[in-house]
Amino acid sequence: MPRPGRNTYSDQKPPYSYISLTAMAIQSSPEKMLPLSEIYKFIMDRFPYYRENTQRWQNSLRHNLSFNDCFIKIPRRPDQPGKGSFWALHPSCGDMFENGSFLRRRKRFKVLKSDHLAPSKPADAAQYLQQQAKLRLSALAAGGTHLPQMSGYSLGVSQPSGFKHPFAIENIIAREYKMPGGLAFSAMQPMPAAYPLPNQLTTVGSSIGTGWPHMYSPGMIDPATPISMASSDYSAYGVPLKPLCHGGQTLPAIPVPIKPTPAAVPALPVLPAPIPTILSNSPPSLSPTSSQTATSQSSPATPSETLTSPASALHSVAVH
DNA sequence: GTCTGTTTACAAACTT
DNA sequence: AAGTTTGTAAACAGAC
Repeated sequence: MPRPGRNTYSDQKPPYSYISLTAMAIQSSPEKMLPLSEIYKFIMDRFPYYRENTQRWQNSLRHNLSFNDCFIKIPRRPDQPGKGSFWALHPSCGDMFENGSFLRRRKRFKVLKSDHLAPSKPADAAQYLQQQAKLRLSALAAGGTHLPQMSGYSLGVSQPSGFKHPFAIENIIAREYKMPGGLAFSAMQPMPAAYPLPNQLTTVGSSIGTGWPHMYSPGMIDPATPISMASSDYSAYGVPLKPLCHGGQTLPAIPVPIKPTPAAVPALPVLPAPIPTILSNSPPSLSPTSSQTATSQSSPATPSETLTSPASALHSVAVH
């Protein structure tokens, strides 16, 4: 398949906000956290549009990272030398794009300060995230399975509870990969009207690349090359992987459940019923926003002040 | 010096 | 119309 180049859609500005793009990058990483430079790299690799004017958009992106509570900064460990910190998604920011628009969120993700249940130190959350990631990677290593960088991208990695970020890469890909011919559109979250749906533009065969006209996937997944993840039938949690993949249910996409089911979420998820990825996108009944209260934007709290632990995630809010 | 991160300010687009 | 979200620019400080 010819790759998109200049004079194609790929030079157009992608229909994603910087928040979306950043979230994609983070979600695509095995550890669900990336340094700033890797986020830059991800975006430039996938979206040719962002190979120009780097100073401008990178400044904007940094602004977003600092300004939005949905991104949390994770300090490097001593054995991870390098510049800057890692950036991760706040565990409960999954419903930011519940309206399906990747350009503009319906609600702004916000962390509540008045969380008496949660620890007060951001380092706790950072430690938790890293611990979870480490555990997951250890499990992968033990199983002799290499999780490719873009595994979540193409295989429909999901949360243990079945929830998937609406803007997660796996969902974006799933939209066109799972639904050739534009079937079951009603089950899909609406895309920005000005942009054609990828499955309206591409064939199934091209979907492994990305299918997105503005998105480029250099060496992402070679259609002729079996995905390394598929070489093992078992996920990090020891549950059969293939059946899960088939249904869009695979590994947890992030170290902690972003959207716990109404029932308590076990530490090691019980094998969920395979739910088609595109059908499991942020079901309203699971949205934590239903029990959340809104706060004023006029008094933004810095992530370092407010992020406490994944437990506090349940107390996060999306601000109108 | 460069990169990273924070903060402020403003305008445009969008939603309610 | 008012409020919110996003994008952009810019200044600044600290780390590498």
